[in-house]
Amino acid sequence: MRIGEVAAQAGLATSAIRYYERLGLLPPARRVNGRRVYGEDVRVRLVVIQGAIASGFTLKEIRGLFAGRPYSARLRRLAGAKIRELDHSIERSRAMQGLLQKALRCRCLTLEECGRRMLGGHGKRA
Amino acid sequence: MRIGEVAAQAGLATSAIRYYERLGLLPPARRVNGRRVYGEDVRVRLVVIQGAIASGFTLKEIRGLFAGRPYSARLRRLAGAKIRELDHSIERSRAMQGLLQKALRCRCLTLEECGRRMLGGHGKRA
DNA sequence: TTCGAACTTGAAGTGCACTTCAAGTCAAGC
DNA sequence: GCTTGACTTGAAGTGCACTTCAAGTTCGAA
Repeated sequence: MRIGEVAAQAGLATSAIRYYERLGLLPPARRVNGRRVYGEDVRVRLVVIQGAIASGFTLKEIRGLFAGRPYSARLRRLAGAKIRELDHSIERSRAMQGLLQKALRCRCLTLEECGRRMLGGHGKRA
Repeated sequence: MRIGEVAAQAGLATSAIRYYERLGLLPPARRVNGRRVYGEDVRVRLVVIQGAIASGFTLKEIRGLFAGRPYSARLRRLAGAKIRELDHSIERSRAMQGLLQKALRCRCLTLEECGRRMLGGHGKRA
């Protein structure tokens, strides 16, 4: 496979593939006449990368996941940390949904009014 | 209140306050001898802004929330859309937690192996 | 063999959310 | 009066995740 095909399959731009290679997320591709040629492995790798990105890993972190031999220990540590991070972010998202739903239910004419209520009635209630 | 006090109360840098003003998230502050001077309103406004940021609104979107007179209709529409967006992002975070937990539970030696499994057994199962 | 699409490179550009910097102003305490 | 520290400005810098560009090469089909 050449870069265009790989990119298309992964739903990425070719520039992104090259970028990942430059960052060390992908191993340097084999070249044929200067062009990158890929085996099936890259598909798996990209799935992993995209999963990791969607998990909230930064590209640097993801490179870390692949770097060094013993993936396991490092992976476990990072995965654990990221799971907790995701818990936080989910919690925050929920809180914010609550906030927005409150905003939807209330009949505030301005966001300020909403904000004032959300601050908790330290002023003129109702 | 001057900018330093406002910033401290909001847990922001003064540069961020000025930045918000420049973007139109905050109304231009009243000046006394060239310095910004704020009333209590700004606290509420910043709480709203920070809530919106935490809700996943971009600063541009937030400016949109404040722009134009009839906040209500616009706010309702945006809030509804954002709630759905948050649903998506929560779902994705959950999926990724599942993925990571699978990675934690599995005894893959490499991420690639995990990835291959996650792709769904199109190859040598087990 | 000639054309255009797909590729190559390194460098620069993009958008977001800010921060940092340089140079100068202002207020308060000593 | 002078210093110190908090402030002012506009411009430039930062980090992330890419994309776009310019200039050149290669492939495959007509």
